[in-house]
Amino acid sequence: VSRSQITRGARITQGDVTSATGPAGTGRDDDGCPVLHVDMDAFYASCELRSRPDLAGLPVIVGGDGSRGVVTAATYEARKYGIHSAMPMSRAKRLCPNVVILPPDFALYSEVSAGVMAIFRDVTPLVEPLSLDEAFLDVAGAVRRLGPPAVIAEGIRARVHDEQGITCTVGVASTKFVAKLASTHAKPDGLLVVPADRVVAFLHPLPVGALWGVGEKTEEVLLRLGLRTVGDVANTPVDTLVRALGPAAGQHLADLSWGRDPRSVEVPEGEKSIGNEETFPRDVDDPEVIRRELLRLSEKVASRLRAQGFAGRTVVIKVRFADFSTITRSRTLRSPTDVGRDIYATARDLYDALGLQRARLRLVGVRVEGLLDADEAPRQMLLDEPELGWREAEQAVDRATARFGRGTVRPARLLGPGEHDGWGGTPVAPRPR
DNA sequence: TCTGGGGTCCTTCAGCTC
DNA sequence: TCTGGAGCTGAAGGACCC
Repeated sequence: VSRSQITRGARITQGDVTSATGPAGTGRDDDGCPVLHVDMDAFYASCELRSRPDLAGLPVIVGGDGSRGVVTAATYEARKYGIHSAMPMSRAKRLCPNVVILPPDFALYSEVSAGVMAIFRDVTPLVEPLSLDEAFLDVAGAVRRLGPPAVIAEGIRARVHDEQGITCTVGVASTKFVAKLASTHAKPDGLLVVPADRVVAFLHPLPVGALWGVGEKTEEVLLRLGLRTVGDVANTPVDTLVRALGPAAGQHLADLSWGRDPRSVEVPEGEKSIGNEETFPRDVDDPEVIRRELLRLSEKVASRLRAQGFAGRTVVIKVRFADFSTITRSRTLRSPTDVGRDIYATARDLYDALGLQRARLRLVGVRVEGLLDADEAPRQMLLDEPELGWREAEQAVDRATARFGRGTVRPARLLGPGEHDGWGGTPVAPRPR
């Protein structure tokens, strides 16, 4: 038993519901609780603090420091000032003028995440990642080998701490939904077991916003119906919920409010869409600038598709106006593509069809949906198509990028003012054959 | 106060075919 | 031949999550 297990084992009984009985796991209140929800504490900030121990104990936030940045992660010291994720950076700085701001380093977070997920997969193959910093685990098959779920959970917490240098919180329950609530309840650096026979007692006093799928809008609807707690929702006829929220959400909330969650932990099959979007530093009304941004995003999306071996059939553009209203437009292609030039042609057509004249935009995005394996994707062959086309040209760009870095080869339209080929010539776009 | 970026899922509606 | 309904698909938008 490592030191971290002993120190954190003391926290195992925190909360008024948990009954797991300590690091030795002698109690069996975790019977019938095979689902673990593991959530890293202030993940991005914790990753940064590994290499900046001098910042420990200080209010630290991670996020873009541009004029329109928002907080991506905040340490618990920063949260004491009222700072939370998704808050505009300007407001965070007003709340805590001394806050330390660090730019995000997603490569680092991905690396730490991979290490953490590897620990999970050591325990069970049934790991369902929700994001870089959290996952569900079904440990039913590991109990014989590793002990009861609460002991497994404590072991995971110890390993994450010892091997990755960050802390995490684990919720243990009979269903995914309750396990997730349990981890939220026990944060930070905690462990909470909600025994199967205490689920309703645990759930019903919580506010409706605790239910999965209840955000700002749904909460408003429920409050208008006079429903403030999960117990209120549970004691409302399903028909009423369905009328107010639609059949799927109404039934879903009714089930969750009684702790019914039939979803099992599932290893994800793969992504369903890949996209990129970008907020301009200042609103833009020049169609040429917007088309250039669509080109840049299309190239980026295509490069990601190829890197992951996907092609997609539906191209979606997203346009956000200066007043923050947002529209999307999409088109389904005859055959899937992973070629930036094709994605851009569709994105540009969709944008041009909007006929926006000089409307001020704050964001544009490009997304490709309907993904399938690029090798299995049917390709539309044209009679006059050359043997080697844009796909091969872009694959060559991928190879150059891998060797010399991002942006080494890119469409001439994306070159900045004053950039040229270094020999005094004009920029040259890839021109296969 | 002034709102990022990457996603998923659900609902509604229109158009098409049978 | 016309009409209405069912079922499917694509498009668009909204809500939600981290």
